[in-house]
Amino acid sequence: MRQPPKANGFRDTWTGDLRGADAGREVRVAGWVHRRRDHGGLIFIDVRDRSGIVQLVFHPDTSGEAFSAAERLRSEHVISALGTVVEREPQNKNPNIPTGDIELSVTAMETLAEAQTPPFPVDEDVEVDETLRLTNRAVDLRRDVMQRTLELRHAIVKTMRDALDERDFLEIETPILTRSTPEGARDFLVPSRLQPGGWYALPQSPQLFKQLLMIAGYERYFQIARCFRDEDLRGFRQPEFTQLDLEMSFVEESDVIEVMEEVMTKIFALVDGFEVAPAPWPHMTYAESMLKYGNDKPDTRFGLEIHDVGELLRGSEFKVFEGVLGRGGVIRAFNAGVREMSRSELDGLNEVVQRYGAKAVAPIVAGGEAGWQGNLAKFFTAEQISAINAELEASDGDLLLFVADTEPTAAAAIGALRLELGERFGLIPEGRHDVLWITEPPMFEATGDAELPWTAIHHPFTAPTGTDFSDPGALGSRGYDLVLDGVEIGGGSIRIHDQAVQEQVFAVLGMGEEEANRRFGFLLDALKQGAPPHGGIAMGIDRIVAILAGRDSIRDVIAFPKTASGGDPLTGAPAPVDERQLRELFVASTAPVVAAE
RNA sequence: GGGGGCGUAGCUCAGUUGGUUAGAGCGCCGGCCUGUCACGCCGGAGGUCGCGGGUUCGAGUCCCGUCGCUCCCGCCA
Repeated sequence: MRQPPKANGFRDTWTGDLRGADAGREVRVAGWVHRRRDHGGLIFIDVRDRSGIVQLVFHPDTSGEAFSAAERLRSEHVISALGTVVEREPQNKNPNIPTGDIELSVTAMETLAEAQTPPFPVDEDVEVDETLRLTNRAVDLRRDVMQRTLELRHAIVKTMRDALDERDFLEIETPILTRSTPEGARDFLVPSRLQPGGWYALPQSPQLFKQLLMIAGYERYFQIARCFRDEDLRGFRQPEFTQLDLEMSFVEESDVIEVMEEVMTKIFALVDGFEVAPAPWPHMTYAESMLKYGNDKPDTRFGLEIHDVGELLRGSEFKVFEGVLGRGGVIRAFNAGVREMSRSELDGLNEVVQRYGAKAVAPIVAGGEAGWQGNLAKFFTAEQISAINAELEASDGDLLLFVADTEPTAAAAIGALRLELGERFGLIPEGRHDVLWITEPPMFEATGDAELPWTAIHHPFTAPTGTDFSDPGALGSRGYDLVLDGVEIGGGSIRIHDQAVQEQVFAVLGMGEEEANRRFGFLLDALKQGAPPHGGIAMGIDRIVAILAGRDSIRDVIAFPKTASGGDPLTGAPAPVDERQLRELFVASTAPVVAAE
């Protein structure tokens, strides 16, 4: 429960906390004029602060002075009002607001600030253009939905801090100005004035620093860490974002997972009606997720699991499938159930898979004499048809969707197709939330590039599951991701604490000893100085808040976010700087701007 | 870097096959109103149709370019 504000000349109570029990009290409130209802001889003003709304009544008989001042009030003016809390007549009570049993009969009122007509209503009713909201963020953030969202964000972060404090974690800050380690995402760069020609980078994560803290013996570290990545934006991706970053020593996967389940369970409990299965949460291997869901963040709230059906169909007369299989590709399929879809709607599904580079979807309706309806059936043997129907558990009338392509393309395309069907036919049950761990991702992924054939799936500090580096593609890693409702909300791993293994990993990534030392020498050196086994995780706070608040974009859970093009309409950033500022930075640099390409 | 969508009054939107003076609701301004709570009634103001160019007798509408926003692919260790 909120404490009342310290009484002063402006107010002695929040507007939203007054109740029937307060009737008879003389109180002072302050806030913004939410709405004005001027009846000529009687004026109602809804005044709003962060706590909510209360109705003020101005009678000419109670105070002529306050009444005439109220006549001049407009939306969003800032006022302080003194009055008596009065219980409303039964027929005048408003059950729609918490303060609806009472009203404040005003005896004195002061206008603290006038306000221009707001650029958009401070209401929930209309969806306002986002650029307009961002350029007028002070007004936008007054809206109830934004205030409730940022309150939730605060509660989530506080819950994280409290829960980890109870578990003996230390909150330790790491640098924002650090060294560029061009591996993974593009860095934001900051030129140094004191060392012309030198550059800082903003951290993509505190990864290396937290590992040093483990080597230093802090055992359990966490941080609410701002991270920066200079990549293209999405609804769930911002150039700067906030993570709960933590690391633990002398632990295995299950230790980190258990701590995170405890913290996240407390966070889910903050939202009424947000129910997930009790921990421990299910684990699914990366391989299973890629096969059944086509990505590494499966939305398990609905079925339509994908099956690999290439072997069942090998040797058919269908040239498209045979061609793909002949080139080493795969055929993936799922049973979409009975769906009323027109020919053009089915054709429209092609667009979904084509975004991922697949050619087309082959739709087949089960049933009929041949086992499949339509003209594709004639290309397949009766055995093949019945094998597929058995594999996909097809009943008459079920729509079976097939995608054939190279393995990664087919997986991604049919995974997207599955999500499209799930959304289009409303297959996700209302109020259902699924959380699970994705485990055992591969250590490396082939790039197809001859110079640098391998890239790290997670990051190069993740511990491999084996010691045989002869076939990097076969190595697993000790990573784990937490997935909520088809969104990756966190990821971590057990780290390499053996310097020799770390060097082997760098070698696979094409980094020679010299380069590895130049870039990560400080880590390799520290690993020689007594590194405990350690591991950790980073949780995406913006995403967690967005899902718990039911928002589609993390821009709605960040007070001052950037647009999709990385700009801030509020401040106009990024913006040009003075010539003088640039000269100071580049005074000793031979080329302030090096021509690219 | 590539693809899709959007841009008309302060806000949310409509605007037919290219055709008179570009409309609605809300908001705003003025008037009336003593129990409203999305108050009500009456009246009024308010538009470079994102910007630039083109086609046409005529462009909000068609074409080209451009800017902004947004979603998706790539990218995001």
